[in-house]
Amino acid sequence: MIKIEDKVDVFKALSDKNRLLILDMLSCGELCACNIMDGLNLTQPTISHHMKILQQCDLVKGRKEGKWVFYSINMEKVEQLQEFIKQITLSKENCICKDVNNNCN
Amino acid sequence: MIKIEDKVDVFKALSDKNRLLILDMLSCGELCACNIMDGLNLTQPTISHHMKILQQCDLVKGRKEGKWVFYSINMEKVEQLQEFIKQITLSKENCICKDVNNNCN
DNA sequence: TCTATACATAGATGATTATCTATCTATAGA
DNA sequence: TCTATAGATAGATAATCATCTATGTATAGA
Repeated sequence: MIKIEDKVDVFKALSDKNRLLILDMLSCGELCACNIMDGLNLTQPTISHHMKILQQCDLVKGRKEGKWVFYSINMEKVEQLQEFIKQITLSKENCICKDVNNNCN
Repeated sequence: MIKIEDKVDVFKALSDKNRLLILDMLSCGELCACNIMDGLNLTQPTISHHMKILQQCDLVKGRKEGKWVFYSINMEKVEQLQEFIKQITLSKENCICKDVNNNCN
């Protein structure tokens, strides 16, 4: 059962250039926040804020190890997103449009 | 050549529950704004605003016919989006992470 | 136990956004 | 030509957001 609010949160997480760059960085493997900070021209609290948003919608996982937190992409969530985009854009039986009056007057 | 700002705009367009519902409605075929208004509990100017955002990022096409504008999903843009999500999340040669220091200290 | 480092939290600020009401433009039909 | 309808635009407002500085917490090493 799809909760559309959850999908909105995922798209919101992706609606920021810096967060897209962070995902790109993580695509080759896990990185800690300090590595991400090196690649982006942002302060440490701003990076922390972005990582929180990416984690809250489950697109990114965090693994604490000593002082560091290692971040990685949650590919399962990415695949769910791709599936959702397909579902919402391709024609199907149970879509909202069925309840909508299709005749202009 | 991918412009990341354009992708941000597409994700922003998808970051709203009502716009996701509009896409769902359009998935079975084109509809005019008044049909969309019937399906959502929003005023006409608000629908107009959402349609503008969906059109500006090219996710939706508009076709004027007399008094009406018929809207439909631009599937080419949807496929480009799917491709971009793959590109940004899957490991590849030329990603930003290559320029990032990967050793914590 | 002290210090340095990695990261999170709190609070402030300026920008953006979703929505509304009011109004305008364009078109179809009487 | 008048009227009704479809949709766009303008302007206002309350909410959300990205970013910053300041500060707090936890951990590693001397």
